[in-house]
Amino acid sequence: MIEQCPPACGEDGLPEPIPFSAERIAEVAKALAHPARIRIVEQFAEAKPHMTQDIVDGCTLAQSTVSEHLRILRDAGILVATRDGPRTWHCLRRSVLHGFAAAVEEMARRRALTEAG
Amino acid sequence: MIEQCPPACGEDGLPEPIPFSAERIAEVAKALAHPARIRIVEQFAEAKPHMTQDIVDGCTLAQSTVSEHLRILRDAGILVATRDGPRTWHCLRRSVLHGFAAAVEEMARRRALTEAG
DNA sequence: GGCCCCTATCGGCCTTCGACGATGGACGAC
DNA sequence: GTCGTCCATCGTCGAAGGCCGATAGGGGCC
Repeated sequence: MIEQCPPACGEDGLPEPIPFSAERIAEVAKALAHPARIRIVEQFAEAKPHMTQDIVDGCTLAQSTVSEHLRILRDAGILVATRDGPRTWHCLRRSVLHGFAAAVEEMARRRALTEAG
Repeated sequence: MIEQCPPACGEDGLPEPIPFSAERIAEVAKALAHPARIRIVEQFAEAKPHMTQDIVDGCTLAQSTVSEHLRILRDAGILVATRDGPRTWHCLRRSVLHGFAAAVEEMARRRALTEAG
């Protein structure tokens, strides 16, 4: 059981979040478009550190499949991976989910504004 | 050019929004996982009524393709269609996008809480 | 060096997606 | 009834997604 904390799990020093164009919204949505990936993201609700094996243990899928899901989340910028010797720490970029939620919210709200005005 | 308003475009009388399980989040995300569908949803920012032809005109895609995108959005509960003679009015279910955004927001926030506590 | 652990990637298989043109059905206009 | 309009559905095709077992490579440990 690993008890130590993952190194450098903040969002400092990461590239700026990508602005939410239609393409970008679709890209993040696509990464979230699978129940297994939602559950993986939900695993980050627990405060413990997250290495690949922890996440594999939390799924009923093969290690290679989980690794693929993690790659998809990483490519979308939702997760960030940090190598630490033989291990890989995975960190959730809350700001990306936050921005995505805000972009969806705006799509929902814009109509209300035009209806009100 | 059609100027009249679509009939019954509110959300009254529709079935209750589906609770946001992992499967449901993934389902809505999947429906949003294409730039063309994001642009279609964004078209609902304009206050004018939305029949299929209006939406087709706003895209560079074939009518059959747009119809398919509309079906996907409808199946996910994001749009509701109302037949009015030969026309079909499409209405955005803001509450679904709202609930989806809130579910994503919660996934992002939960971690912050456990980090703080 | 030799071994083992952790994880990413490859290859293969099947399913699903996304695009289009074509078809067909519902309905209004005449 | 006949035409034209609007729109959903079908058939087809190539591309992409999702799953797995097998493989490979990076890095500790002895």
